[in-house]
Parts: sequence; structure tokens; C-alpha cells
Amino acid sequence: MIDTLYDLLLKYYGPRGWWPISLSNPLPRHPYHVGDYTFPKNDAQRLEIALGAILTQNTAWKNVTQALADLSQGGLFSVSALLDTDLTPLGQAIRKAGYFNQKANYIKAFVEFLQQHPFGKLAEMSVSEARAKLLTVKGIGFETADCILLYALGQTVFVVDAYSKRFLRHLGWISPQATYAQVQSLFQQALPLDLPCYQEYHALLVEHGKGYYSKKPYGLGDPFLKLAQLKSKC
DNA sequence: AACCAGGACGTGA
DNA sequence: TCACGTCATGGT
Repeated sequence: MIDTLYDLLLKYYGPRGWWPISLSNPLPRHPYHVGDYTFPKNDAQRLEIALGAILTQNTAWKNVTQALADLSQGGLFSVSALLDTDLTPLGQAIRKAGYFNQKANYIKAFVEFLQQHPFGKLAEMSVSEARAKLLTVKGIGFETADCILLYALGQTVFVVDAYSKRFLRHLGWISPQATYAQVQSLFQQALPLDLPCYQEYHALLVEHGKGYYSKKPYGLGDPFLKLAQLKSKC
């Protein structure tokens, strides 16, 4: 069911090419890299992914791209620059992403964390260990940690978000009070351990969620509610 | 002009 | 543990 749903979504929307990399991706001006799963290629791109993951917390991606551009414009797009910057100018630079006071603190905490645990070190650790380390950082919760693991560190960890929960709830595949961990293991037990699949699946669920699960009543006109139920009877 | 966004944290019960 | 308030700008 979970794996069949992936096939259906992929066929319907096509590959999404996540995580978008707009600033540190020289060649295509297009931030998405459909069909190329060799990203990220360097630590600058890993940093961009992690910053984007923090900035997009409960925030539209469009606003995040502006904040990332403003960071770059202000010369704040590196670990060292972020370490040297005070909270106030940092907050002003990311202002357009909202919650800028909180997120300035989160970004500070994260780059200080990176000093002790750079991407290379994190990649050497076991997934559960790296995840536990990330979760100690203030401002990095389950979803943000898993986004960093999946898209910046190339670990095959499934990212759960609000859209996915709403979707599965309407499919009747989870209970309303299902926890993050429960939804995550539902996906991870059903899917083969395949990095591109995990990366695309989360992106596809967000795409689908934007279409049918952003405003109430949720699920109105969702063609997959019928499709998936037909498939589940086989 | 409300309503929502690719959440996380702090608090009180 | 868990429900609830808070954080904030920009798009629709």
C-alpha cells in the first residue's frame, strides 16, 4: 500500500528533484535537480540544505528562498560568517522567513553545533547517533533533523510532515493521534532502503499536500483517496 | 481580509 | 505525556 502509493504519486507528479539548492548550485539556475541524486556535492550545499530546513519550519518555501538570498547577499552564507554575526543582524537577514528572532537563535545554535560535529563527522556516525546529536540542538526537532539526515547527509531516513499525516489520516491508514515515530516507521517498514525513493516520496507528499491538504476541508477532491482505496483491495 | 505556511519550544496540568 | 499558546513575515 505504502509502496504502491509511492508509485502512483510518482507517476502523477513526476520526480521533484528535492532538496532544492538555489545558491550553491552553479550550473542549472533551476534549484531542483530532477534525476540527479548525487547532491549535495559539498559542505556549502549541505549548509544550504540545513539552513533551509530550519528556515522553512511552518513557513512557505518561497519566503525561505528570499531569506537565503538575503543571507547570501549579506555575506552570511558560511559557517564562519554565521559564527561571527550577532543575533540582531542575523535576524534581519532572515526576516522574510518569519519567526526571525527564534530562527536566528536556532541557526546560531546549529553552526556552533557544526563546530563540534561537522558534516563529515556526522556522516561517519551511525544514523541513530547522528540523529540523536542533531536533536540536542535547540530548534532542531524530528522533522528538521530528518530533513538534514535525508537530504544533506544522504541517510535513508523518512521525513514525516503535517501534510503526510493529514493525507494518511484521510486514507484511513493512521489514527488521528499517531505520533511522528509511528508514521515514520509505517513508511520505513514498508519501503525498501532506497535513498532516492525516500527523497522523492517526502517531496511528493508535500506536493500533494499543498494541493489537497492545506485548507479545510482537507482532502476535498483528492483523486488518490479513491485510487489508493481501490488498490488496497487487491 | 482572513487564513495559511515543508515546526519547535515552553508551559501547565 | 500532552494539549495549548507563542513565534512573524509574506502569499493567496
